[in-house]
Amino acid sequence: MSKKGEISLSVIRRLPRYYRFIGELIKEGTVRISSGDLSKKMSLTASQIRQDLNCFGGFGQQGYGYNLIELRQEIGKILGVDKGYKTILIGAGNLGKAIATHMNFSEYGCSLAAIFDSDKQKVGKTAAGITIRDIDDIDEFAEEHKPIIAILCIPKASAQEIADHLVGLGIKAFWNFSHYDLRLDYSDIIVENVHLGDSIMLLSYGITNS
Amino acid sequence: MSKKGEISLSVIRRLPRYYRFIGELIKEGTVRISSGDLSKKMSLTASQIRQDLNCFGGFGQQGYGYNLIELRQEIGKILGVDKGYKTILIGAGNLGKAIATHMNFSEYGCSLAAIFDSDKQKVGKTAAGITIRDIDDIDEFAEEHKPIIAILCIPKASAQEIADHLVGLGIKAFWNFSHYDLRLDYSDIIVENVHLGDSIMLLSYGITNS
DNA sequence: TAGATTGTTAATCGATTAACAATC
DNA sequence: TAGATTGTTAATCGATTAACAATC
Repeated sequence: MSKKGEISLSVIRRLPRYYRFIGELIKEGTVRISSGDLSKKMSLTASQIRQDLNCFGGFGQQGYGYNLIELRQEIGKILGVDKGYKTILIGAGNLGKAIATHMNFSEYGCSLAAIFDSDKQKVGKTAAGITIRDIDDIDEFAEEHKPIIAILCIPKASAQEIADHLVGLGIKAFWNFSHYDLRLDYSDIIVENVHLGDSIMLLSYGITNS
Repeated sequence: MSKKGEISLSVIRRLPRYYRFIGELIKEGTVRISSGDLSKKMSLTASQIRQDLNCFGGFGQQGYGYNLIELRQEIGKILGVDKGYKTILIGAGNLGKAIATHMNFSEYGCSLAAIFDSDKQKVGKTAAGITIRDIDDIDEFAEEHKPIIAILCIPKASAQEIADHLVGLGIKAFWNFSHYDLRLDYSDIIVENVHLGDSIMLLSYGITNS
């Protein structure tokens, strides 16, 4: 399970997309698919699909293709979608609240356990049916509940400091929406920086240079 | 400006990040930087930085490095951050409202001109100081104001249909948050699919496989 | 069995890194 | 001028694609 560096990041980043497409095919009632047909649906090459899936084992069958239910289960297992990792959200501003309500965490291997904010005005109110807690109570909460994922919806200025503190409390992974490139020196911490600004700029680039 | 296929997508996708880091350095009062120093800040190689920037022209000076103000201006121009492309947002749910309020559009080359929703309950209310309009009025609006970017914060089911309609109205670029891989056959349309679910799953993958 | 399609190896392509001559 | 650092070419590395033997 943990032979390091074996599977390239490029492959890993494609897994959720496979998982999505396969899920949709199942919903449509499809039972099996060949790499060729899937490649057309996903705008990939059949070769790449076979290569990617074979990183994790031989999920297909010659002459038949891939059984979708089975394949979804396998990819789901690899992604850990059934783990329900305890997750906390820091920062109950517009974006934080939207993430809390909009995301169906259980689909993605997570479970939203608490929301924190430093603004005393917000503390006690709810978002996504969860009471917003005072950030000052986070140590106590962490000790009791041992969350391992933190979603950061906080300003750039405080991101690194809070992240460092959270690592001390046992957080193992960050989903970072702060306008800051979170870099943690602790080598075993997982960081996914989401830069929405970078993303929308690509549109303006595309229009400008076309 | 439009010699097609010249600059690789990998380079383009790094541009906003350069732009961000350079902006921060300027804020800190830094005047110039060498590719070597910038590479340390950004966790890249100096070689890559020089290669990337040289795709667009010689912005540096031997023996000196890069003038940050100048470099920021050049990259900004390439990204089109000063264009203020007229943008509409479709879907005033949690996420749509958060995007509207949270994003500083003018920083990213866009200007949020209108918000639409199909829910008559929402029509007339405001988000980010902008009145939510009835989606049925979109043709009229488009004819008058000619927006060219659309942000889709709508359910998967209606995404493709609405996108097709919007292309008919002159939309040239989509920032798509719907749980759907928008594929447009019109070759000159720009699409940036943002799959937050895919992103958070990478955390659960990382924890599971470490 | 014959046909289909995988798993896997080999070939190609592109992106990153290294090296260094040009030059400020 | 000497030192620093770019712009750019060449070398390396990794990822994608093609090909085909294995096999259901």
